[in-house]
Amino acid sequence: MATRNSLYSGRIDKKEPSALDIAVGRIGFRKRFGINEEIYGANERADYFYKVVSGYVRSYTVVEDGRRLIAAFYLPGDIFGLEPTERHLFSAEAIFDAEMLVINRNEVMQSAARENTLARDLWAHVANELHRTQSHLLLLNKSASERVAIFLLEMGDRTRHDRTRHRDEIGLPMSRQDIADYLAVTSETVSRMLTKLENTSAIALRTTRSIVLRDRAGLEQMVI
Amino acid sequence: MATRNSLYSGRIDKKEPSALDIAVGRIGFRKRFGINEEIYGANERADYFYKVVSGYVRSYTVVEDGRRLIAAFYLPGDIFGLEPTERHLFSAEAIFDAEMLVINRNEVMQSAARENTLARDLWAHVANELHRTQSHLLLLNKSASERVAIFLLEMGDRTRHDRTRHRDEIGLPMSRQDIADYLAVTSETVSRMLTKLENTSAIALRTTRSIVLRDRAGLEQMVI
DNA sequence: CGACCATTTGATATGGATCAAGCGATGTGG
DNA sequence: CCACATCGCTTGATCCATATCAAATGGTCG
Repeated sequence: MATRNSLYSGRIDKKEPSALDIAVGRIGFRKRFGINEEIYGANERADYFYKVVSGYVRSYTVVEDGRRLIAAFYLPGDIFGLEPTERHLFSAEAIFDAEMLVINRNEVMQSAARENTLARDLWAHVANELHRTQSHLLLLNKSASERVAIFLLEMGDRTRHDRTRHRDEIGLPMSRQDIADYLAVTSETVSRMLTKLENTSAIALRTTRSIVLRDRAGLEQMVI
Repeated sequence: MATRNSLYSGRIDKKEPSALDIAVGRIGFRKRFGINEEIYGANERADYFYKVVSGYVRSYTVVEDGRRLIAAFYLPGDIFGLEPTERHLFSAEAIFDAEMLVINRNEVMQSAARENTLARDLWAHVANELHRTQSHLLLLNKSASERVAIFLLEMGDRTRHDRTRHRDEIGLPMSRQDIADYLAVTSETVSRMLTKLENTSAIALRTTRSIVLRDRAGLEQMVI
């Protein structure tokens, strides 16, 4: 009953490289993608999956009426596109110039048949994706200001490790429109909610792409 | 690019029982649940999972502000609660008196370590849950009337096999409020959209719990 | 039959979308 | 190095879909 699944941090504390990380490092080869370049398209065969070396990725689908829904952002270190289905459900693009490790799925699956820890890691990865998607579902049940607050906290958590100095300053690699399509609101609404949060001193907008969480507790309060 | 993931049928055509079905039949024991009885709660250890023998199940979470989000309905034959995570994320209740097969997860996992087809089935099951959840995400990006239409088509598909006579008459086991919490709208809105669909002759409301899809093509049109 | 709860229908309120204009940052060519 | 064009972001005004509040109707079970 005491539901505790409101926020998705997206980062499982990893002390040491997992069997999946090792397999990916062994099997994968590097490939660069330019800004807005497609990594794979929806409905393509999911023969390969990816690990972000540098840059950022958005996974999305364009609905029939033209609207776009971003299902996830992937940050350096994240693995994505590892679908248990035959084909990719979503498309993926580089948000900026980015570098990926490209991994052949079958190779990994064959290794997993022999290596139990790897099989367990694959299972855990899908579990994680499922968890992420379920959190996204909960997000879409909230008001616009809550969605923005949740998004900021999520990004803060996921980028915490590469911030040594100011732990509450987060760099947003994506545009307002990207954020809007992730939160299923308009970019105008994202803007308004950000200024509203700034007016209540919950955050500070250093530049458009750099935001300081001034009152993390207050933000967490509003998403409960 | 040609995104084809708008609708989720929830039913993989199964010619013969899968390895998972067989394992479940071997390991599981039967248990009855009364109306609205909790099968498991969010945050409980996910040591067991379930297969619906008869009756219907809702999987849901209650958000902090009291609203409820139903993540899925499970029908006879469906397996649910097989989380790759340590603990259940959602709660599950019987919608009516229902009978379940209760399966010990570890037992199945151990079998899967020896039996490749079973391991593949487990993987496929999680894939299916992920797919279902992603479809639900897309659903929440639509207008209220589209959501209702999608829901009706989905229920029509999922119950097709146990309708011999009128293939377009569907029995809804759940209340309007349940439907509303699944579609993330109010029950009033569900009512209104149903009467709207009836007025346009897309459906007929035989009774509140029995709906006839009179113009399936028209419904599919409006959800594209 | 009567009580109770679910459902439908109606009236009003409101959060966010839409339409539109201003502003700011970034880059380009003179 | 500056004028200017461009694109993304913010702010403002209005509109609309759905929520909310409220009442009427219907269905179910004692």
